[in-house]
Amino acid sequence: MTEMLKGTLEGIVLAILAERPAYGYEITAKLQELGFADIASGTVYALLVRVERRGLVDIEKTPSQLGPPRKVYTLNDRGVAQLNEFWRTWSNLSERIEALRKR
Amino acid sequence: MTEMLKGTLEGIVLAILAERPAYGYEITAKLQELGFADIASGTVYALLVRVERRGLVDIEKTPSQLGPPRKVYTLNDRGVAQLNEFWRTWSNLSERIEALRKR
DNA sequence: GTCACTATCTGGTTTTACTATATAGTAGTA
DNA sequence: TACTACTATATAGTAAAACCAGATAGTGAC
Repeated sequence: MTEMLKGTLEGIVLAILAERPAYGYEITAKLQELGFADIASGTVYALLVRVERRGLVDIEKTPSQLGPPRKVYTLNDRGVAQLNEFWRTWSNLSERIEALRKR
Repeated sequence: MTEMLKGTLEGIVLAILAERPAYGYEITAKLQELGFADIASGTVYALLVRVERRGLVDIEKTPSQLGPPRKVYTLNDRGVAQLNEFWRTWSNLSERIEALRKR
């Protein structure tokens, strides 16, 4: 599945953040729980740096009782717009592939 | 959509070949017709080289009345197996993403 | 003191799509 | 003849995004 995630993983993470703010380690665990194979934590952190640079999320650093401080990511307006765009693109691709399967 | 195709374009092309043998130029036109955005012909030829190297297709060179000879690709047994594997992976990913959308 | 769990980050690699361009055959047309 | 357009394949170099492996660090249990 891993190669197929390219281009969709970002949308998946944004969708997770749309439910509630979260930090990297938490998102990695969530992806696992949702069944998205074994996504390397390094991949998630790199992705978060990218979406931050593009201004799709706001960040707040909060202390943790269990380890180093967490960087909590919150989806902002631009992030919501990007997520909507993702769903449009996904629907489009998904429909065309399903159409192909049914031939 | 283009970034999202990574990892799926190969499966899409294999699915097209499963209907009937085809050559590169034809496949590029077919993708366009099926609505898969503007996929550069160079991308298709590179992909065909890859699937050929992996032994998923058989090749026959046939003359054309309209230009240079065509390289007609036919899906073989290994290609069919790979296509089935693609559909399994796609269904899995697709279902998980739809589940995420419905939350 | 070591191990396990929590937590983030970085460097180098691989895969795959993109752009741009080269090469060539056929046919119409100025 | 030269040009344009369509058919047809191929390749070199670039970019994006996921991978692996490991560094760094804090907390708590044994």
